[in-house]
Amino acid sequence: MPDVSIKEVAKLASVSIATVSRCINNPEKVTQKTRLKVQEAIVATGYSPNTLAQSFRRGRTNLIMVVLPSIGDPFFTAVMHGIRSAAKAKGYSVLIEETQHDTMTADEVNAMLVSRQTDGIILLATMSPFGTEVLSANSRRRLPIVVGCEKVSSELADLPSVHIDNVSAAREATSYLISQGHERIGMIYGQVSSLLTRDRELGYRAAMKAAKLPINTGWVTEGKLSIAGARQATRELLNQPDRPTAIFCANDEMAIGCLHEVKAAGLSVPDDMSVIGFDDIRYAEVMDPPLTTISQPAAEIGERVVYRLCRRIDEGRGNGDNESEIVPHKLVIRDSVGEPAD
Amino acid sequence: MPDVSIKEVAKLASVSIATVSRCINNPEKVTQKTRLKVQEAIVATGYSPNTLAQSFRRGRTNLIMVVLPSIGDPFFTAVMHGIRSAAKAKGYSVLIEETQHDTMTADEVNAMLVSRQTDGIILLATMSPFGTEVLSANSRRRLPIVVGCEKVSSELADLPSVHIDNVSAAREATSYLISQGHERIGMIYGQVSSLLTRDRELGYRAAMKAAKLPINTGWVTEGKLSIAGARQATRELLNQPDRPTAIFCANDEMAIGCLHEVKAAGLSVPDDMSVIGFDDIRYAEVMDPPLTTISQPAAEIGERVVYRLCRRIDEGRGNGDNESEIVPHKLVIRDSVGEPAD
DNA sequence: TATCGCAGAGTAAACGTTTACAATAAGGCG
DNA sequence: CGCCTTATTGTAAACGTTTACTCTGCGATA
Repeated sequence: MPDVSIKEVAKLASVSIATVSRCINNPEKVTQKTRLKVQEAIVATGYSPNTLAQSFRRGRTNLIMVVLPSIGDPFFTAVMHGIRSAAKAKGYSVLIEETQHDTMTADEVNAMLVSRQTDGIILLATMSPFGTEVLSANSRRRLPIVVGCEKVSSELADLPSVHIDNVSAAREATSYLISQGHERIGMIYGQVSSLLTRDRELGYRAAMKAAKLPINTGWVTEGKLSIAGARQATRELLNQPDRPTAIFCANDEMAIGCLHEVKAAGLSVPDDMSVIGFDDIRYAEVMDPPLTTISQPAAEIGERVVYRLCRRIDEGRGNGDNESEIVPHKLVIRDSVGEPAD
Repeated sequence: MPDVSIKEVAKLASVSIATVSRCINNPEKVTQKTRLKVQEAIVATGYSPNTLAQSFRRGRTNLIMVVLPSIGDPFFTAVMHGIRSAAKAKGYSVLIEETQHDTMTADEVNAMLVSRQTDGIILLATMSPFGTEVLSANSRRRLPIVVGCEKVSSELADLPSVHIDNVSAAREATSYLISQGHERIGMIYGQVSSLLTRDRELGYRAAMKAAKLPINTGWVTEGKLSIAGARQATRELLNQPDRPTAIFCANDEMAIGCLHEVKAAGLSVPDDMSVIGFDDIRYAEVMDPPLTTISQPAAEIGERVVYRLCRRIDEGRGNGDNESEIVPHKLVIRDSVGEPAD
């Protein structure tokens, strides 16, 4: 019996469909006797509610969409685990959309958004320019949105967000290099457009400035958040006349590429070149040498973001609660940073 | 104007709602004149169809579910890219469910399945025991299912699938080790329950047998498809009295852990120990040493799986087309395999 | 015993589409 | 000019739920 609806159940139990519905959704509003009768009929018919009809009627899909640059980055995978488990606990499924790989344009996200296919949206590290487009399109019909992993820019600041203090963390990473004696420090950032990347670059520059260290042109290059991009960037860095003795990579994915390229150039890490990453993805500790990096509570970020979003959904996108929530980061010292050879 | 429905458009354009609907779905059935009028009304009102209502009415969600062990494994990420792009081309969104991390039990998948939340299911390397549970539950209401990355076992053989020849590929990897002079070869497999793992183990054993090489007890251990599991397994392998000179890992994720642990034990790769992986994930080539491995056309598998699934969905799960489709693999020789030290 | 209150069950409308069918308009042909 | 065919539009039902409202009947209270 492929398609059994509430009607068959009602007939079999000789009650009205309303009663069947109540048995399922508000069991306390129904006599024990009828409830049992209906239960029986349900198993007898093999009935299960048509979720499409439910969604339609209730006006919610129990689906949340998360938009992120790339699910391939183990850091985001880790965030996703937090998101998933929290979402599951709250009864939601999650739809993942990637911006990096052209899977979806802002227009398409907006289309989904406006056609009510999802109950809310999580934007992970996609605030610029993608996220802002989504936001402005969403200004009319205000679907709940929460931002994760980065701070939302001030003009659109009416969005809740959960993230570490990227500026401080980057400053800390850079300061650590300085404390080890490095003075010529390069950086590989992610993408010009990415807020997150900009914050990390800000922190790096702040630390250098505080230590009164110069930053040569050519020491700061774009790694495109990918291994390939970072390898290219590293090659350029290594070719600088007065090349750095240490490199700060804006994430571990790029640090892995950087590490490889430095070693491929015949240099030893950390003896000839120190490398520090960001995120503490699961590969960091099995690199050779194990990567010193900044660790983020990825799963926790994911969970918190979901809770924030659910709150918004439940209260019909209420008033306040637009603050950004800072979670703690941590410098994890392994073996990829040493003292400069000088 | 938050919630504008087809009715408002109809009123504004002074036509019936049926006409509006036709303008959207069957424009050719409508006069150019009215079509324009309606178009205008649509933009004027800012109307966009309520997808929930559409799904409900049409009985399809345009959502496909893919179930896989772990999205964190870069190999599956790569398959997912293929799936995504093909799905997008076909107008589907994809819902990802992971089995590994307890995100979802077979029962829950079945619940979604039976409640028609998705139009079809892709099972990636999850045929046992998870997948088989799903299958048997699905035997009544037969939702389209396609299997990817592994061969479906014979009893349930009425499922289309797309995969490489895992047995042959594993045989090839092992033979390559043998051709380099190795005789004592260990293996780290994934999980006892995984079909895919079993096939790769079969290939390994076949190659050893063909070369008349013995396999000591303790040379074949479980790496749980994770870095941590593989590290543990590697330690055990290294502690064997007559330990192997080469290790075949059933996937790259485990090979990375293995590599690390071998080096941590003070051994050189490939001088003291050769390591070969499987999948050719993007980290393989930046390992130290770069990993020799079997490459799979991950994205292509993903695409083909989607096309197969769409065919099934469109033809209302027609008769034939249950064959398994074999895509080619390739041995990628890098630097993690050498001749034994002996 | 009559009345009131209330719990439990039923009736029917509503959600926003799509679509079979009916109706109308238009156009061609005799 | 009238009739028949066809192209276009309108009408209304249907999809499977949920839920506001109505109704029934029972027990308690006066």
